[in-house]
Amino acid sequence: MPERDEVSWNSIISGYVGSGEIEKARDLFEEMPVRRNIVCWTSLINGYGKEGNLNEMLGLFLQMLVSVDDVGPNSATMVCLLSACSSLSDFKLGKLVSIFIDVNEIPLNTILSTALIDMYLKCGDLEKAWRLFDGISCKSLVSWNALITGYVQRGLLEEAVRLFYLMQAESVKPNEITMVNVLSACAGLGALELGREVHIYLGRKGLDLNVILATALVDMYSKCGRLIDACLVFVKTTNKDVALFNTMILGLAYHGHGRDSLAVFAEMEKNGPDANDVTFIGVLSACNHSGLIEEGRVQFSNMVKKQKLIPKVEHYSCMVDLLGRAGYLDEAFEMIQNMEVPPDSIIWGSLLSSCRIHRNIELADKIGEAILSSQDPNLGFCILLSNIYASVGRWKDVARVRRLVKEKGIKKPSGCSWIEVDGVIHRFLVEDSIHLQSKEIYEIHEFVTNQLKVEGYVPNFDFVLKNIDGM
DNA sequence: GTAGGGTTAG
Repeated sequence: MPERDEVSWNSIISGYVGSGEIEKARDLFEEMPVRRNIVCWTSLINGYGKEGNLNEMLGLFLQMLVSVDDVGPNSATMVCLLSACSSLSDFKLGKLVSIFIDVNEIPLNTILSTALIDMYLKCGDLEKAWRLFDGISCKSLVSWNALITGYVQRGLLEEAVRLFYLMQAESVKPNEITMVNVLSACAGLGALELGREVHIYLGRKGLDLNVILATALVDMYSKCGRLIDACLVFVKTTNKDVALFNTMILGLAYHGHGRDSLAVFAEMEKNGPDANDVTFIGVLSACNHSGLIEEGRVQFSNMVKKQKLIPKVEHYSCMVDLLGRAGYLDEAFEMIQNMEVPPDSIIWGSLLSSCRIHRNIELADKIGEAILSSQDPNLGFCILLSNIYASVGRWKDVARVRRLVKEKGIKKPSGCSWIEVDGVIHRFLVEDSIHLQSKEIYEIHEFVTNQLKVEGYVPNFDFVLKNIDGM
């Protein structure tokens, strides 16, 4: 074997790590005739981290600390550890790594700070993340992206959009990853105008419209009610993967285009990628939203028997809702009882609302018990139950539900809706008067309501939930 | 040797 220096050993080891041949890399690493430097150690540590083997990764790191090679971990080593903790959501270990960095005064460069920001955002410690971000003297695009991504993933969508503007004000140019996150925020906010601007920007910059960006666009357009634009992006995208198909199937399903949604699914079964469990959430919702009962039954059995997918509570939830609405209450009830997963209050609530529609008090009684004794009773369902009792004059039961709600301290955050007009997001709460044009808005609302009456609309007060004191 | 991305019921 020809003599090799440290540097060429490093590149051989990292080559094997890069191509996923971690065992080969490890064997060579053990037999190396020259001193193993920090690059070599870090390379192998990273290899274990990337394949999700935290135990081996940590073992190797500890081995390094006591090895005769006498190397100390540097910033890159810590980035590898943090990156593994973050992708495997092991935040306990991540915090330990962070403490190690502090104690050993490992220098914080931009990359290490960014890795720490990512970790702290995922744990929900926004303050620490911000302190780190402020401390970066040379904020990179990736640092901004980590911050924006973290905000989007925590559901802080308006703030994420604000960060996006702030980033541009600092003359940092966004890339695909920034745009995916901004589009995701737009989808959640219903911010069609900003979403469109992003789409136009992508076209103008000639940025590669990869399948991830396409998915984010399709999702944004569907959730903002622009199904035609969603379809256009979907059709134009080559190399469609399962997530893109799922997004399109769900988008069509939401908007009541059950048949079209199923057609996309059929196309996927024929020429596309394999379906997964998310696909069937879309397929079953398509059947549900379009009242395709028989099709729903067929697809559910297709999922279990042909595709060998194990149904989750979400799939059962779709089926229970589908069957319940159509009046097959006993079948829906039986399905909940025979599931191999524990029912949550949501699935019970769905069946309960079907009981109300079909006025099945006996079943509502049974479900009521299940909801009230469950871990997470939902206030909405308690009110629903109480209204069902009220509708048949069972006032004692109404009082019992009300007492339980008080005792358990069940609360519900107030509902909120918002709309974006000319890039400004307007937010509304029930019966609020916060908006500056509140007076005009209520006037128009009254006008529309009157117009509906003129056109012959008669509201069905039967289904309006009664507000009960203390609930 | 090193940081960041899309789809999930009611």
